This record gives sequence, structure tokens and C-alpha cells, in this order.
Amino acid sequence: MTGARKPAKRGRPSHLSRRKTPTQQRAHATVESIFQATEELIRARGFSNVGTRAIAERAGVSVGSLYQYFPTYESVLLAWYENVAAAAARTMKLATVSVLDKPLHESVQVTVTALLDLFEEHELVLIRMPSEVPEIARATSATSFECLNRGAIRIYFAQHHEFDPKDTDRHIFFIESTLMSVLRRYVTEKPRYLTRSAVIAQVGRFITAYLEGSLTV
Amino acid sequence: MTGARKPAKRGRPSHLSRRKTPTQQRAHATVESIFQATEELIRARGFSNVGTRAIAERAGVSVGSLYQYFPTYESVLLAWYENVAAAAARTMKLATVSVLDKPLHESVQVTVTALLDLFEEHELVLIRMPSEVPEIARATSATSFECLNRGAIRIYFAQHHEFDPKDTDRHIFFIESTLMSVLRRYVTEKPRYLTRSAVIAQVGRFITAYLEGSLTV
Amino acid sequence: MTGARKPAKRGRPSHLSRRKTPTQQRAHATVESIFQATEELIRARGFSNVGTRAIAERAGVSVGSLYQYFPTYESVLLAWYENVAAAAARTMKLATVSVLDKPLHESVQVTVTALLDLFEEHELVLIRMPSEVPEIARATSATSFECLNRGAIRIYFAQHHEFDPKDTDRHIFFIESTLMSVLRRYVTEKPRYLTRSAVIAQVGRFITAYLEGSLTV
Amino acid sequence: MTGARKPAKRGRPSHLSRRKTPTQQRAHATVESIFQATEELIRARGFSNVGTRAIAERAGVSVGSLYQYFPTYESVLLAWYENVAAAAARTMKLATVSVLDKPLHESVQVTVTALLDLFEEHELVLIRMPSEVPEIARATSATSFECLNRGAIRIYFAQHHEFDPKDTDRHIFFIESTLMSVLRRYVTEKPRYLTRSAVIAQVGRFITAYLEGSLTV
DNA sequence: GATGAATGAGTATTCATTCAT
DNA sequence: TATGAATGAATACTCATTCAT
Repeated sequence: MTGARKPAKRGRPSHLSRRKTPTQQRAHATVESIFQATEELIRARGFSNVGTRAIAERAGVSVGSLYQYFPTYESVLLAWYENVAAAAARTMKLATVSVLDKPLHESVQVTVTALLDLFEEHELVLIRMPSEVPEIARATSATSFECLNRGAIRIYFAQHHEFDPKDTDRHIFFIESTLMSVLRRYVTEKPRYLTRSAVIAQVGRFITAYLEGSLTV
Repeated sequence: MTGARKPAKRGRPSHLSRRKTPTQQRAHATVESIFQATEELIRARGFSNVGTRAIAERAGVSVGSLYQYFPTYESVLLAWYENVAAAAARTMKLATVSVLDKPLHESVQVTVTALLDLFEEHELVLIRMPSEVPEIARATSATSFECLNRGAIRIYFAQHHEFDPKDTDRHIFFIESTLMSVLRRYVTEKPRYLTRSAVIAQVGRFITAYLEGSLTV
Repeated sequence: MTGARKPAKRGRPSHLSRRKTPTQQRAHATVESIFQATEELIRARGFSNVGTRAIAERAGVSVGSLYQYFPTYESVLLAWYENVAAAAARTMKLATVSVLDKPLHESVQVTVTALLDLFEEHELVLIRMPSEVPEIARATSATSFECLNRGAIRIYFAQHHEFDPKDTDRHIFFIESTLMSVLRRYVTEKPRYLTRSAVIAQVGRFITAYLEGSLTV
Repeated sequence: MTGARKPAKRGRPSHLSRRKTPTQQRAHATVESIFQATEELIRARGFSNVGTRAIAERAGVSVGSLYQYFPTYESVLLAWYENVAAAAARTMKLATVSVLDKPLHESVQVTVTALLDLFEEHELVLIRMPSEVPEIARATSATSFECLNRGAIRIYFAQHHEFDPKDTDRHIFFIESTLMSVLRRYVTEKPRYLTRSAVIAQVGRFITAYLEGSLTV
């Protein structure tokens, strides 16, 4: 009845891991409502000024119940982040795979668009949370969206045999930094002098140029 | 190090502005030691987990003294940030001016290097603080380092008459995002597969290419 | 002792209203012990020099518990005052009603005695608090004991048709001022040259004379 | 140059007495400006929310200076009170003496008017302060305005030989309570249904009736 | 004498977390 | 299991008072 004890995820300190994996329906619903309450509250009040009591209340459960699923406040944030990040990474993987046989220009455009979509839909979690809550960034370094996503970029490099494999990390560093920062800033600021497609086009141009070598000589 | 007195910024809410400008020598020393203690503590414990009492204690003054100069905890952070950001912006302006007559390639390299120097010296304030303490980012939007610094970039564009002036904002958006994000991430992660000069070279190549138009067609 | 639940006074600012109404038995006991501790402490130290921490400690609960029921320190005082004032007003109403058919002299004597009893039993709340804590006096102006009690006096005037109804307020002003001030001062000073019954008699004589018109010509 | 040390006023605890008697002009002016600043601030903010720093600042002197004249914050209030109370008592004494040979009715009317004038002019000090700052009331019990003023009433009784002298205290108690409370409340509330002269007349009627015995049988 | 910088005990209030019911 | 009352360490901020200059 207590549910299966979760088999301590590799090395994560126990105060950050879920307390139990929600196997029952009701439990799952509770966890969902906690995530949703968290989102609503943080959207309304920012990452400070939100706490367990408020979340529990808004989720329609008691604090006690919340603490049956999450051992600490941070673990709520963390689980929420990983939920969203994992789903987003999955989406990106699909998008990447689906254009593997397309010409570079097109496939870059598709994946960049997909990424921008995700950033727009999950700005709070994918953009603001890692920067405003550094503990989360630290705790998730291996499961962060960026990290999960790195695989996609790696695929492009595997296709461009003109690059020395030992430079891959360096190249990924530049591409990823540029790509992410431009998209993130566009989503955050939404400047009126910039259209979505202009952003996608410019980023695409940059990546293509880079991969074709004209920026690396 | 503080240089010219700030002429009481107009519209700032009173809980963020300094309480009094230290006139006596002793008072000035107190304020300095508060800034230094703040830095040390935040470096050690992160931006949360630091508070007025800890700062005062470490600075070797009483809380009361701290509150004679700063009306709130946030105003300490703010004053510290602006101190550093203003000095850094001044440095950048000098660097930019000193290479105005040099060829593009060289002047970009010089200014990028200067920027990287500043980021490395003041990582805590110029990089981590704006992202981890969003209130500060909000309060300083007009005096933020990025904003103060934007002028420098604008100068380069003024020299490239092939750009339509009404697109300047857009171009600055891309250059600034890329430039800043790459440098910031390099400073933050210091990945072993990347050397300082490689970063500077790559960023320089990108900016030059952009300014010469090959990335914007 | 609390009697009927207060139906959430409409226009009260949130920092003065109760936080939640205790539903469980334990909670109710907590609130009661808070009131009692408040009384003991204020009796011992006066209205300044008492604070939430001291109250909680004396009540044998934690500060946290106190703040579950009262949003601010003032709201504790306020709730305590209104508790006592409402009960006292109810007592006065009963006393007044119970002598409606008695001759004037007797009914005045009964109600004055009842009032003096209340002042003696609740000197701290009914006499000292409104004058020493002006915020409370302001916040309760409509629920103050005097105000709640005014109805009783009004009844006497309704019986004396020789008074022009448009002068009622004026008459109440004089009677109430006199009555209250004499009783209050007697309770506060308890001068040895004055007996309880002498006070009651003298006040009664004054009110009777006033109502019979000999003081108003 | 330190000025004459004040010869410890009978029995008052040293933290309430003036520090030095201002003999020099400048000193006197300083003390005056402190009193005035105190009045202005308290009028604006109430008796709480005013402190030494604010007073000193408003008075145009440094805290240090303030503490050269007054050993504690309370002693400022106290000295201010006694200043005003003593002057007011003097005024009352003059008024009383000046009508000693007039018929009762007239002399009562004159003195009551004088009293009301004083209450209106010095409401803050004579009315609000004693009730809102109980420490002052306690510290001044012997030099309080009421006490200083009691002599005036005593004079009337001395003229009415029909009263048993051993009852004087009792009579004074009733007269003083009534008189004071009605005037105080009138000044405080200034109800629109009541004119100044109506108040004076009614109070006068009451006192006259009392002195002529019709209220004491 | 005058100044105002420094002091630090003291206050209200919050919030993650526990645990008896 | 669910509840929500209780906990108490922690934090920002104030203010009467002192004392070196």
C-alpha cells in the first residue's frame, strides 16, 4: 500500500528525489495538480514568494500530502523541471530524427523552429528557472534540457566529416551558446523590431555557415 | 574606485536608493567594507543565504551601520552592482574609443578581449547576479552593464554604412546576444577544451563576418 | 466564552482580521491561551513592552502558531478587545432590558451598577486599552464598547417624551461622557475617600436629574 | 562653561529630568526648537512613530546635541508636557483669581471657558498625551495639569461653607471628572450637533447645581 | 560644545518541515 | 493515508543611546 520505494536514482541526494513513484491514479493526479499549482503560482509571483504551503493550498491538497510525494520544496521544483525538460528533449529528438534525410538548410530550419516552439511554450521552466534558481541548474546539470538536447546537435556534426572529431565539443559549444541565447532572448524580450521568422532565419543562417566551415577557418 | 558621485538617479523607488552618501572618512570605509563583505559572502554561499546580518558581521560593522547607508538589503546589492557595472562600462568605452581608427579585425579583437577580461574579473556581479537575482535585473534595466555597453556596439554599426539604420536594433540584438552568451558561458564553465584565445578568435570571426554582411544576406 | 462566531466583518483591512477560525479543539485552546497570555503580560508590563514573541512564549505555543491565527500583533489586541467588548455589551443589553418596566430611579441604579461591574472586571480592556492604544480605538470605533452600549442609553431617552428627539445626540453626549468618565476614573484610581455605592448613587442622581429635566433648562 | 548643574529636582529619577538648565540664549533656543519639532512630528505621525533622530533632525540639531539637554527620549516628552501644563495651570489660576468676587454663575462660566480654550489650544499635550503615553501620565502625576489645576476648584468649595470639608475630595472628584471629560470629549470629537457655548452652558449648569447642593442630597 | 557615525538588543513576521489525530 | 496544527530557526529592519572626532 505504501507503493514501491523508488530505487535511489543514481547518486541524487535523497532530499531532491521523489518520495514515491506515483503508481496509483489518485497519486498521479495529486502530483499533477501540484505541478500545475506550482506553475500558476510562480507565473504569478515569481520564483521567490512561492512556497510549499501556497502550492499545497492551490493544488487542493494538504501540506502533509505534498510532503508524501516530495521530500523538500526544492524537490518539487526539480521534479517539475525534469518532467518538462524530458518531454521537451523527447520532442526535439523526434524532430531531429524526422529530418535526418533532408538537406541541411531545411533540417536546421525545422529543428530551430521546434526549439523555439518549446521555449515559447515552456519559457518559465526552460528559460527562467535554470537562471533564477541556480540550485536547480546545479542539481540538473546532467538532466538539464540543454544537456539532453546536446545529442541532437551532435548528429549534425557526425554528418560533416570535414570536422576533426576532437573539436566536436568546441563546435558544439559555439553553436549551442549562440543558438540558445538568441532564441532565449527573443522569447524573453519579444522585441517589436524582430519577427519570429527573422530570428529563425538568422539563427539558421548562422548554423549553416558554421557547419559549412565558413566561420571556423 | 567609486569615482564621481552618482547624481541621485531620479525615478528610483526609495527602498532601492542609497540612504546617505558617506561624507566622513570613517563612513566611506564602512561602505567599502560592506561591499567587500557582500562579495565574499555571496561568492561563498550564493545569492540566497546571504543577508544583512551576515554582511554586517563580516564587514566588521553593526547592522545598524549598514542600515545607515542602505535602506534595504536589496539596495546593497543594487549599489554594489551599479558600482561595478558603471566602472566596467567606463572601461569598455575607453577600449572602444582607443581603437576607433584601427582596422575592423583588430578593433573587434581588442574590445572583445577587454570584455572578456571584465567578465572574468567580475563574473559574480556582471554574469551571475543579473540572472540569479531577477529583481536586480529589473531595477537596473536602464543602468545594466549590457545597456550601458550597447553604445560601444552601436559605434561599429555607424561605421558600416551598408546597413540600413532602421535595422540597427535587429543587428545589435544578434551580435550582442551571441557575443555576450559565448563569453559568459566560457567564463562560467571554463571548459578545458577551449582556450581563451580560441574563444576570442571565434567571437571575433563571427562579429567580423556579420558586420561584413556575409551572415545577413 | 467566545459565544457566536463573528461573521467576518466586511470592510476590515486584512492585517487586522483573524487569519482562520480555529476548527479543531487544539486550535481553539491555542487561541484561548493566546488571549490569556496577552492579558497577563499587558497587566504586568503595560501595553508597550509586550510583543508577539513574549505572548507566544507565555501562552506556551510557538510564534508560528500565533501567526496562524492572527496576521499581525495588532490583530491579537483587536480580537481580544472585541471579544471582551462584545460580551460586555451583551451583558449591558440584558441588564437594560431586564429593568425596562421598573421605575427610573431603580433601573438607572441597576444599569449603572452593571456597568461598574464590567469596568471593574475588564478594566484593562475596556478602560486602559482604548486610551493607551489609539490604533485600536480607531480600528474599533464602530465596535467599541461605548458605541455598542450607546443603544442602552437611547432606550431611556425614548421613554422621556419631553425631550425633543433632535436633541437626543446632545443629551447622550452629556450623559455618556459623565457616566463613563466618573466610573472609569473611580475604577482606575479607587480613591479611598469614595465608596462604590457613593459613586453609583451620585452618578444615578446625576442621570435622573438630567432625564427629569432639571439640568437642561 | 558647562553651565550650572541643575540641583536634582525633588526625587525625580535622573533619566527623566533635564540634563542642564538652559541658561544661555543659544541653549534656550535649541530647547525651544526641540519642543516645536516634537510637537510638529507628533501632530503629523502620532505618539508612536516619533523618535529622537526625527526630532533632532527636524529641530535642526544633531542627536548628540539633543542628548545634551535631555537624558532620554521620554524626558523630552516630559519636559514638553510640563512646559505646557505649567503655563496652562498659570493661566487657569489667573482666570480663577480674577473672578473670585463675581457671582458663582458668572465665575464658573469664565473659568470653564478658559479651560476649554486651553484644551483647544493644547489638545495634543493636555488631552492626548496623558492618555496615549501612560508613562508620562505616571511620571507627572504630581505635576499633571489636572493636579495643578485642582487648586482652582478647591477655591470654589472653600466659598461654600455648607459642604463638610472632609467631603471636599469627593466633591472635587465628581466635579473634576465631569468637567474634564465633557470638555475633553468635545474638543476631541467636535460633534456637529454641539456648539461651544452649549457645552459651556451645560457644564456650567452642572457645576452650579452641584455646588448649590441640588445634586448631592 | 557640537556632530553624526556606530552600536546592538529588540521586534514583527515567514516558511519549510514534522507529527499527532 | 490525509490532514492541518504546531514548530522555531531565520530574516529584515528600527531606534534609543554613546562616543570619537
